[in-house]
Amino acid sequence: MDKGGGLSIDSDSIGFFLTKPNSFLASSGIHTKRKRDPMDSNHRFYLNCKDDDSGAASVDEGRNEKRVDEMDFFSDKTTRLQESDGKSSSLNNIIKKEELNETATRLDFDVNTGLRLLTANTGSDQSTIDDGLSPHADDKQEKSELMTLQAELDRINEENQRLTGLLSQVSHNYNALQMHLVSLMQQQNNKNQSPGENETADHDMDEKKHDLGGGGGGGGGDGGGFIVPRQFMDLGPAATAETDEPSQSSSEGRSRDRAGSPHNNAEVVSKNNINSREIVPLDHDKTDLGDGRVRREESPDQSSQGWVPNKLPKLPTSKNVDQSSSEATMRKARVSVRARSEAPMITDGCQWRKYGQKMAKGNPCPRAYYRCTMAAGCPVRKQVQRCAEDRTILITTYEGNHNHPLPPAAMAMASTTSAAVGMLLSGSMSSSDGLMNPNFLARTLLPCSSNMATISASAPFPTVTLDLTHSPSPLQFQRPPTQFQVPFPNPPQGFGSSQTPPIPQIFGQSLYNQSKFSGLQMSPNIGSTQFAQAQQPSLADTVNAATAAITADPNFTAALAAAISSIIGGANNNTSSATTTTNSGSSNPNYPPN
DNA sequence: CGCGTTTGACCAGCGC
DNA sequence: GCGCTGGTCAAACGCG
Repeated sequence: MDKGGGLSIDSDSIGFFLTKPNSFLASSGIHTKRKRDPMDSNHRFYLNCKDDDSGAASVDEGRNEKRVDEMDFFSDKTTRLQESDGKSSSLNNIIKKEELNETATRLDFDVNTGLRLLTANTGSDQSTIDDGLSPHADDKQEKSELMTLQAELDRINEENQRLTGLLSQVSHNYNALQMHLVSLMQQQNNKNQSPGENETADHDMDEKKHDLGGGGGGGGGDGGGFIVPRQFMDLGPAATAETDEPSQSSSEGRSRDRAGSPHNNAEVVSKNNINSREIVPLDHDKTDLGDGRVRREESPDQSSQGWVPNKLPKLPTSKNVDQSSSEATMRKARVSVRARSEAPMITDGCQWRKYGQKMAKGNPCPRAYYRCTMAAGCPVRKQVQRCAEDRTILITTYEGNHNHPLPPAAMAMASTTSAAVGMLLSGSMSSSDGLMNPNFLARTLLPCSSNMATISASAPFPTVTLDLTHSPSPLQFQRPPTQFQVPFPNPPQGFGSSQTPPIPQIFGQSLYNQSKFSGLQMSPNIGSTQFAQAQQPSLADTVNAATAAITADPNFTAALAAAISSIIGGANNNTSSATTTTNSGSSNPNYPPN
C-alpha cells in the first residue's frame, strides 16, 4: 500500500543538480548513501565522480597526492592544455589535445563526460608517459619529465582551486542578482495589481514592505523593502526555540504522553533545526497550537476542504506576531497534489505508513492519513483522498519536513514541494498578520496560471495545490518571473548539510521547475542540499526526469507530461496545472484513498 | 512472528 | 457548554 501504485512522481530530475557545481558538491555526500534505489542513476553520477577522482588521486599518489575533488575536471582540462601547449609535440600530446577539444566540447553539455575523461586522462597521463619513455629514455630524462609534469600538476591544482573559487563566487553573484531581480519584479508586479479584490493583498504587501524594510537583508535591499525570499526566511527565524518548546505541550504533548511516541528524537532535532531557521511543520503544528499560533483566515471553504490540519493556529498578539506567524505558517505549509490515478495513492519515492482513516465531512470517500516511515521520527505526513466530484482524481497533501535523506525519487518531490511552499511562504509570510492573502499570492506567485498551482490561504495553513489533472498547455507557466520566490536559506536536516529548508519537502518537480524558469532564485545561503541542488536544474535534466516519471507510470503521464511541457515551454497559459489560489472545496475533496 | 492496515476511541479547536 | 469535525492513537486484525 505504501508503495502505492499507479501514480508516481519520478525524481530522476536530480540529475539536474549537476548543472550547478556548488550544489553538486554539496549533495554528493548525501547521495552516496543511496545505493539501493534503482532511481539512483543520476546520483550514481556523483559516485562516479568520486570514484573517478579517487582514481585520479591514486595516480597522483606518487606526487603530491593532491586530491582534486569536485572540480577535477578543471584541472584535467588545464593540464591537457598546458601539456599540449608546452612540451614537445609528442604523439601523446596530440592525442591529448584532441581529447581536450572533445572533452571541452562535451563538458559544456555533459558533466559526466568530463568526469569520465578525467579519470581516463589522469590515469592515462602517467601510463602514456611510462609507455613512451621508460623503454627507451634514460632515467634522468624520465625523471625530469616527471618532475616537470608534477610541477605542472601542482600549478594546475592551484589553478583548479582558483577556478573553483571563482565559480562559487560567480554563482553567488548570480544568485544575488537574481534575487534582486525577483525583488524588483515582484515590486513592480505588486504595483500593477488592480486594487479591486486585492485590496487586502496589496495592503498586506505594503505592510510587508514596511515590516520587512529593516529585516532580512535579503537580496534586494532596494530601499522600500522588497519581499525577498531571504527576507522572508529571516523573518521567522526562529524564534522558535523558546516559543516552540513551551508550546509543544498541546497536542504533541498529548501524543507523547499518551503514546510515548517514538518521534521524540526527531522532534527535538526539528526544534533545534528550527532554531537554525529550519522548520518542521508537522510536529510543530501541534506545538504551535499551543502558543505561537497563526491566525487562520476565515474561509467558507474550509469545511469542505480535503485537508484541514489540526486547528488553525492563532496569531500571537504581541510584537512577535510576524515572527511567530511566519514560523507557524511555515511549519504548517503544505503541498497538495491533485492527479488522476486509479491507484490508492501516488508513488512519491517515500515509504508511508497508514495511521488512520476518517470520513471527512462532505465527501463520501474516506481520507487516509499516512506517515513517512523512511526514518524514525520523520515528521512528514500526508493525507490521501479522492475527489468527491471526480473519484479518479487523487488528492495527496503533504506536510512536514523530512528529517532524513531522501531517495532520488523522493528528492525531486521534496525539492519541488519545498519550492512550492517556499513560494507560498515567501508571499504570505511577510504580511503583517502572518497570513498570506490568497489573492495576493495568486497574483504574486502565479499570476498567469490559474489552475496549475493553487495557493490556499483559506485553509488553516498555507497550502500549495498542484493540479495535475488537467492537460496543461505549454504556455501555461508563462508568467512574470518575479513570482516564484524560493526562499530556502536552510537545507534540510538529515541531509548532511548544514541547513534545512523551512518548508515541507515532499513533492515534486513542477514547482521547482517553475521557480527555475521563472528566474526565481533561492537564497544564496542555501549552499547545499536539496534546494541548492534543485536550484538550477538543466532543462535536459528536467526533461529526463519527466520522461522517467512518465515512463514509470502511464497514469501519470498526461499530467506530468503536461506539467513538464508547460515548464519547458515557459509559455503563458492558465489552463491547468499550477495555480495559486484558494483551496476551494472542489480542490480538496474527500475521496477515499482506497 | 513481524509488519502494516483497519477501525473505534480519544482529544482539541471551533462554531453555535 | 455542547456538539461537530479533524487529527491521532492504539488495539485488533490480516497477510506474508
